[in-house]
Amino acid sequence: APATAPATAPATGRALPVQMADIARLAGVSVSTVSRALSDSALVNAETRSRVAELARSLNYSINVGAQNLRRKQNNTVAVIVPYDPDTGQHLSDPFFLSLIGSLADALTERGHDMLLTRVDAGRLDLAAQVFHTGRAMGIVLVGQWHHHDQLNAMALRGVPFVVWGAQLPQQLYATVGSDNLAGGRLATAHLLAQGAQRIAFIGDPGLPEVLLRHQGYLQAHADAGRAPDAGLLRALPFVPDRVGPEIEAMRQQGIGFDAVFAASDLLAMAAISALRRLGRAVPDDVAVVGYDDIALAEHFIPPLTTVRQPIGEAGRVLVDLLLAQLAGQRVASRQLGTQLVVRHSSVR
Amino acid sequence: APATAPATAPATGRALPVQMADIARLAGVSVSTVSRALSDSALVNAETRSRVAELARSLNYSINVGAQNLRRKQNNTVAVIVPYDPDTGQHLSDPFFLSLIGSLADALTERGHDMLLTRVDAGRLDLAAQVFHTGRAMGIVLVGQWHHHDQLNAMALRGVPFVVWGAQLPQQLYATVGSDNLAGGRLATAHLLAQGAQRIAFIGDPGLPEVLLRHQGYLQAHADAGRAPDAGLLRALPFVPDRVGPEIEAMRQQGIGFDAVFAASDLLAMAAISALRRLGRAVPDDVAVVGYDDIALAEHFIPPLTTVRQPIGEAGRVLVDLLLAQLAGQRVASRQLGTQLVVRHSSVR
DNA sequence: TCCACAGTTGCAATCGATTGCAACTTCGCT
DNA sequence: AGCGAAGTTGCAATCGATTGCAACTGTGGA
Repeated sequence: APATAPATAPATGRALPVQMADIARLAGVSVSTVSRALSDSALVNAETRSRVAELARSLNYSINVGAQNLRRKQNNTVAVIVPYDPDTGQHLSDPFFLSLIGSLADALTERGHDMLLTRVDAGRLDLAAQVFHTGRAMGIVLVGQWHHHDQLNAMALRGVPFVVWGAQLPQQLYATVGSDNLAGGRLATAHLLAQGAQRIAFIGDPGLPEVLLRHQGYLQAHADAGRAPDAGLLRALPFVPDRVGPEIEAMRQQGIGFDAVFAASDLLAMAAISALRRLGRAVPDDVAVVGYDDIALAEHFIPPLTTVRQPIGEAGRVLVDLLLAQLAGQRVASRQLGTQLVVRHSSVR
Repeated sequence: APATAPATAPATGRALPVQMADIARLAGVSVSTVSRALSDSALVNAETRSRVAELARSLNYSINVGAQNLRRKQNNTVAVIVPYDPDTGQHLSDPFFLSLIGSLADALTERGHDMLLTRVDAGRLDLAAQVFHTGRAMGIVLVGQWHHHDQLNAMALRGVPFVVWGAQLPQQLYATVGSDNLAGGRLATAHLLAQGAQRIAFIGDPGLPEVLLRHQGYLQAHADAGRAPDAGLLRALPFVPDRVGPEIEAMRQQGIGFDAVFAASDLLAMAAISALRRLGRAVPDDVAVVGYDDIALAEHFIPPLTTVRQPIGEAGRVLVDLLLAQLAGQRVASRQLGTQLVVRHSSVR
């Protein structure tokens, strides 16, 4: 063999990643030309371009996105961040949020973006910005604002591009997308009152902005009907089902009666129906129940669940569109999605 | 002002990203030293190190992960890929798969990895490898193997590190994690037979390896009891609920009677119960029903659903552990997770 | 006094791409 | 023959980090 080193690397181990330099060597051109050819630049001869393209294909070449991003100072990854409550539900399990993630995955895939799914401690929402500052994502979709309006405002001031699934609040420096929680709460409650309900229990934690608005809707509907609900009917529970049964049991022991339930999520509503059933109370005959979300299972539940629909598919698309618009430099306003009462059987006597 | 240009960049627009060079300038050291200081190298003087660290903190510096990965030829992102069937369910919505994604997100977060969520056409599973070849992920977790055993074997041969949630098949060159589908199908069916069921309908698509095994378990249980089920009781349906109602209707019109149902997923089981209810058949009194998965809602369903539990939380952890072991160079074997029949009310007369 | 050596630090190459600019070829036109 | 313009190509700098190696400082021992 001649003194020159072999041009191809020795077949050491497994698949050695092929890169532009390899193609360049084999095609007898420079790396610059390969780069241009693969990006369809008019600066390279048509014949050269197709030769390089052909070679790249036959070598099964794929570009190194990291290097490309570094040089271009770009990035087409969007981070979807789901806060977790360190106290209660450590795990990601609420069907509504999971569906929303699915919807975001679909919307992002459609637009050709990568989706980075991350979880952060809800008490440190500001940490969410890390994923942006470290350059892993171009922007952030935050699923749930929790109690930390202020931290989000701070992030917005620091120029982090993000949108939030949640409630629209006063003095808000960031864009949110959410259903019209006030209207939703009102619709659901008005419906129950129209069905003749006298005492409607409210299950959900009004410490969360979205739930607070739903509860305000609940109060408004009562006011509209010239009524004022008993304060004992408000049962503050987080979005996890396992405390619903005990809570309903507790109400019985406290002698707090009710003939209807408005739950802040379908999961809570289903847990409530299940608990009521166990206590021998029929739904809807003894207790009418309305949920919130309209998850896929709501219509297959028994009895089929009356609920306030949040348009999950649309939610993902709108969140992504808003984020992209913001990244394109536009000033974007918050959006409230239409809210709709889906009357099924759980509330109709 | 003197002729030297100002050291700090003009405050042009928003947050200009601070990088190592900035810290180096302000600290009066070289970039190398900053890099070493921030990675706690013993090569830098303790005083220098803390000075640099302090400066970095006060400037709110975060390292550029892309550049770091490029230089180190590393990456701590794991891609979770969910195939979609271009024919049926375009969207990501089955509660079991969504829960599995949640479980993976938790397991990966625990171990300090980023999670990239991607969808690919189930007909082109080999495209999943792109995310690896482009350097966006160090390895892949594939959720569902579909019909494409062969494509997966090809990927394994090409050295792509991945693990699959699914069934263990003969001649398999890649590692899978899944529940013991054969045993699960057998358990469920044996339970129904023990309850006195005479004709058990099977709902699910045996074209999918996992479902095929569950159906074989169903056949085995029959054989164990000295029976052979009518072929008309096998109803091949994909994992989407909307065709269940029509199918059950069709069975009635075809005069195919049954007194029990074994569905390949809880979602299908719930849809079946709901449809039966609509046709005036009581569950479990007229028809006993068993599902598969044990999703969170199964116990709150009415009647509470008897089902075969797949340990979702464990699934995420095991998938991640297997992938990491493989990345560490170990040869890893497939794992079957324990499967357990959870008897609730939907199957007990 | 001289030297070996440990402790710090910076220079410069490198990771795998992109891109401004200069250089070269070819061609047409005067 | 000479010149400019158009068409191709490569050189080298660059993105933001890491790291081998050389260089420098101060120390103690011979």
